[in-house]
Amino acid sequence: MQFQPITREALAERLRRHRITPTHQRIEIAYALFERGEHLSADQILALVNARHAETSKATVYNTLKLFLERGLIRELIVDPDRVFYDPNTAPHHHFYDVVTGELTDIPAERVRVEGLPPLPAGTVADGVDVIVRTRPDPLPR
Amino acid sequence: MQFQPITREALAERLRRHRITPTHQRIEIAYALFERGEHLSADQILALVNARHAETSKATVYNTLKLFLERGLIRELIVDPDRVFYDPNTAPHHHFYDVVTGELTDIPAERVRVEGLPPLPAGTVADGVDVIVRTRPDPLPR
DNA sequence: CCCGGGGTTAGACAAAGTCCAAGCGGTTGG
DNA sequence: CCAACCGCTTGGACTTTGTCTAACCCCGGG
Repeated sequence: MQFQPITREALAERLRRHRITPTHQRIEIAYALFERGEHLSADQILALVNARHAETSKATVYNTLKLFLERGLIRELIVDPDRVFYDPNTAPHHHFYDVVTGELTDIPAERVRVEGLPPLPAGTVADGVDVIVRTRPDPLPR
Repeated sequence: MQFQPITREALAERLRRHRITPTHQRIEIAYALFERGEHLSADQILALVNARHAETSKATVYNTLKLFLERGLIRELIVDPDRVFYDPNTAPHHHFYDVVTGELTDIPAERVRVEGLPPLPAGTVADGVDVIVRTRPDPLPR
């Protein structure tokens, strides 16, 4: 649902709106995430960013992702026991998670309703609701 | 909701029903999980089991948890980026997760309804639905 | 006896992520 | 022009969670 390619300039502006000074590396990292809109792990991002020629260190990738997270530019997905995925889509939505292949697919939140939840534990406030539908490849495909 | 203390004998029987030969270590690990019914990480289990005097190795704890998992005796909770929690409650239910303290609380599934989910991705079958309500401590208590 | 197999084990190892002290580069003020 | 500063980046050491491997122990048959 995204027609024109994302420019680095547009990304820089986006970072600024989130009170992040746009450096070269940060733009590359944002580019990796927003260009394709996929869920990526830190490792994958590191690989993508360094794929062409630009050099960015592991530390910077982790620092930057944490910063993006704090500033609400991306979301964190805890779904795989081995690594965290980062989600460039911050609109409320949920996920299918294939426990075998590890594949993640978005579920738009509009039509989804969660009902009958009990009151929150005392002394806590809500921070969000995640629905994860675990799936596995059909063992008897047609 | 659990009145008499769990005996090791009862646990041994339970393991057998799940096609697990009950060894000393396995019973101790099951005991740690089922006695208190809490969500525990592998590390915590290792510490609990070795707390008194019994010696059990890290490898055995991991082996055993994996075995319990395969045999459907416990469930795995992927909710904390740093470690996996194991849930002795295999009845369908959901969780509150305090993102600050890391505390996990059960939500019985009976009254919870999730509606409006789209069809599963092609070629996959459902494996379960997890609802995680993220909470944080109330910043302005009273 | 000897053998075989399931269970256990210590310790080496792997992978994700954190930490730290140093370096870099651009801005500001004298 | 220089110096001091400050935010950002960096390599590499380190930590933590979990896996792997090869040896070992114990027990039950033949």
